[in-house]
Amino acid sequence: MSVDLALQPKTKRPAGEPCCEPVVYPDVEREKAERMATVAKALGDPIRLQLVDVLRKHAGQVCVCELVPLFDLSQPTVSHHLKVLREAGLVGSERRGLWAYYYVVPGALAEIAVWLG
Amino acid sequence: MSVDLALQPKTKRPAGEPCCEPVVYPDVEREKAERMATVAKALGDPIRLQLVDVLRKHAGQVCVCELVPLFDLSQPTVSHHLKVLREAGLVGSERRGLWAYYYVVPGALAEIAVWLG
DNA sequence: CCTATGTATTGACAGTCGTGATTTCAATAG
DNA sequence: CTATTGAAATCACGACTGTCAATACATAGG
Repeated sequence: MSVDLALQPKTKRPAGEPCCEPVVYPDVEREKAERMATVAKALGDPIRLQLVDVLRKHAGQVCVCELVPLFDLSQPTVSHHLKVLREAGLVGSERRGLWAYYYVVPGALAEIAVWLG
Repeated sequence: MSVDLALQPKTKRPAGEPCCEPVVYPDVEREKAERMATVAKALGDPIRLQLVDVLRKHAGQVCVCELVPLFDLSQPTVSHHLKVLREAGLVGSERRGLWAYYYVVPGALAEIAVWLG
């Protein structure tokens, strides 16, 4: 796995001088990076990623009691993962009687999807 | 923030019976979910996400000594983040003399990008 | 009211993560 | 060779994560 490198030949620096010219770095990226990292972090668990996958395919149609048996995890653990997704802004929930229905927040994945693509 | 829900009316289950019909779940998703979660997890830190961003824009052109001053972090910490990215398969490195040049592995982001998009 | 059911929260625990100080390795210049 | 520089590894430590058991909360039925 090789990539074409356009390498400037470099020599040992003369002791005391900075190693290299600092790459210009747009500070405006920071907030965006933090937002996207929050989303990525929430997706950084296979369970949560599968939860999002299921919710995207069955938005508002599956209650938590249907999600639990999919993962061989306890109900509190699934509830915890849903909470993590909710706090990251990826999902929302509606309650209908005893049951809670989750859905992926529209557009929540858009920014990072664009950046990745 | 509301989503159109197609809810089947549900009634309290008759005690002893399973809550709901289990949603069919393709087991083939599991490995894919784990691969994508690994990538997402590696991107789940603002520093690493920005590292990837810089490397995508300057592949093979920036040495580690140029990356360090961008983040107000110690050199070992930046090196650590690069190692995390390397172990997740997101980046590779080439060494030219004293300097190490990193690049984003082509295609490493493709799978999750497609899934997100 | 009381009871049962679905969901959320709390407490506890082992494991992992992000960071820096220090050390070690690698490679160049003299 | 020695000295110096860039990069990686090691060690340590506080903070956070994923999990479950137990508990609490919310709602519906009787």
